[in-house]
Amino acid sequence: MASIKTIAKLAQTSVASVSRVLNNSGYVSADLRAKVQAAIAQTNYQPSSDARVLRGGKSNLVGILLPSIDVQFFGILAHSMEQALFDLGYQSFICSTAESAAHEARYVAMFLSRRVGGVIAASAEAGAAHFAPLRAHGIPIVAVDRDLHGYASDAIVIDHDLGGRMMAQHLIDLGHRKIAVIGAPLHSQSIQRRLAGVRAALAQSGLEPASQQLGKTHDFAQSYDLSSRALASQPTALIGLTDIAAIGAIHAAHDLGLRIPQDLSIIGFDDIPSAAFVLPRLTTIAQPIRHLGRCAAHRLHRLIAGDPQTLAETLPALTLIQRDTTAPPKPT
Amino acid sequence: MASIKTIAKLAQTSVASVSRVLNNSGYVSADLRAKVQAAIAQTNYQPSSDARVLRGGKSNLVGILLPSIDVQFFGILAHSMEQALFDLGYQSFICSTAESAAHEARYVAMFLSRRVGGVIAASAEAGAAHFAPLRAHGIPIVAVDRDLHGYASDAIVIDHDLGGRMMAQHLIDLGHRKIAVIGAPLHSQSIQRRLAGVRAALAQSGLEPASQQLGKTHDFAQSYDLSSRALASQPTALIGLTDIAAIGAIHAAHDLGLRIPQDLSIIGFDDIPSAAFVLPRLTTIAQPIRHLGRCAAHRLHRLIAGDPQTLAETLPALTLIQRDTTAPPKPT
DNA sequence: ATCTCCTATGGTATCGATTACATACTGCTA
DNA sequence: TAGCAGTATGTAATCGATACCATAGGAGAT
Repeated sequence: MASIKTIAKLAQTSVASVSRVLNNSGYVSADLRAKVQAAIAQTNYQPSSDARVLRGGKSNLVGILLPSIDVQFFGILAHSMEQALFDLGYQSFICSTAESAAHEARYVAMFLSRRVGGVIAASAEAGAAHFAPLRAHGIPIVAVDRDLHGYASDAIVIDHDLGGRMMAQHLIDLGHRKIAVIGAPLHSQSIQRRLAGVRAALAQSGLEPASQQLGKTHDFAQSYDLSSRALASQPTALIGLTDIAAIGAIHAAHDLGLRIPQDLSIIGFDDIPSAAFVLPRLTTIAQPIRHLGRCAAHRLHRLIAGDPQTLAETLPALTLIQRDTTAPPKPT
Repeated sequence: MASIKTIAKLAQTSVASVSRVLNNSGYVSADLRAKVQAAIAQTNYQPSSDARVLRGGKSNLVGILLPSIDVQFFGILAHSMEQALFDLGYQSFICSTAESAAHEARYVAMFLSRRVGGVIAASAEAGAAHFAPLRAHGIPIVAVDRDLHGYASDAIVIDHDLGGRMMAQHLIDLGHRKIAVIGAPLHSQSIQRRLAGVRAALAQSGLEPASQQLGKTHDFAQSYDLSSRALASQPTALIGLTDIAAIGAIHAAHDLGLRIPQDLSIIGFDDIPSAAFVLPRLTTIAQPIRHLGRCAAHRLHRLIAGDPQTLAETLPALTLIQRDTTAPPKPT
């Protein structure tokens, strides 16, 4: 691999001059500059960022930690963060922890050894203790979708409680009284908050969930099972704490011969693309995923730049996307 | 940030001894080792990989280039590659080119400057010329989902032609004669191959597509439009060259009052999760996405290790996933 | 003619880690 | 007791790039 010395030799000059050309610093004659550039072009030379970082330059590297990018929600989140960070001049290290604490720890060690300038941790569920070393080194951490209890310099979290309230309220407004709730994963902070919101709104109208089924793993099969169980209580409406949960419910209801929304209303949360793919199209609360990602990226950028006044960018609001799975209950 | 010198000072020894402890090389007394380890633990020290790489160690870094990870297909692909690579001891740089040649070029330059050990390029559509510098430096490149015309050391590509044949054949076997085809993006190599396969199988039965609609952008809205146009020819079956295309078709057909599969059969390709989410559940040809990713990772690992005999791991076969959107045509 | 300033270029210390080499002490054998 | 092997530790060169400092020629001012 060509190094700055190779170029210096080729252009018959010193490494110092090559460096000057590279960084447009100091004095370089047009003549020399041309020769150096020719040598660079000829060898496809690219200065080693390892050497640069070592020398004391900024690494403009940031670590992105999330459970897995094969899930739409996180795929979209990661993508929006990566793009925003790229535009800000950073390079992102996207890492899937696969919900494993061991992976998470290994990745944090890697971030340290790669001297990242900052970290965005999305919805890390395994104890936040792994982040202590980062914190100790003064590396800024932005938490997304879930707070990190003091380890994060900042947290970009939507109001899950409000989200829960909105779901319940929509159904209540339509006239529903027998409302079931399902969701997963139950150990997730966001899910718990959303659930709390749902129950609060229900309570405000003097209601309780007709059935409440929470599962450990967040996937279609599990959601289907939870729904089947919830539907035994014969609710007129069902709240899926995530879109996946709601989609599972649609299938379960369908297989039970229920018509949606005539016999059963269903509402979800997130507004992932699949929500618009199912038939009937899912009514849901849209979470501004991409905006969330951009927000986190910019926040981290500020923190890295050392800008202290964390002037909170306003998070865009949650919005109800009314599609085809909710309607007033049948008159009895 | 603590460096090896910091540790040496803390443990009252020399950097050489610290390095010996770090790498378990040479002689170190139990006593010294303990002191050094204490110092390391106390400071949360992590050796700088920049310095290590600079000194001549392996970077065990690989670049992963793909169009975007917010699309399920690529999200899953990226995830499986990252996990496999992680297990093999590599760290992955996942980069979304957003289909932009400029981005792609910038990322390739970055790979060079970060001294990656290898690159996996998934379905890069913009001219392969950007890869020349990598090639020139002897950095192995594995292409996934699309060949790279001589730039890649190896290509992991499924038999799209066969896939196309399988879709068409399934419908022909059911008795369909009026078959329409839709898909996007038309400039994609894989799509072209699949289409060729479809037409070949059709031709073998003396048929031609009842309608063929290809679009530029691959999304739901466009697929819906293409389908509406294709359905004007009143086919009894429709082939979506991707699942997204097929899902768009389901909606278009539904909005036209057609029942699926009674009035219209629909088949897709890929078997992304959403395919099982739609109602009716989509019949499709499953592409072994995760296996593809693992395959690419292992192949790259071999190439990096310098193993010349590219003993082709057999790619798992495509399989027809028969669900609820295909059936024999109505007797006329 | 001498001094100063600007331009142009090269030499070299430095960053953090590894490693070859040098040094030094212990204990054992011949 | 000289000598050698084995153990333990330190010194310094090196990787690639940057930046400070030194050197030196030429232009303009006094």
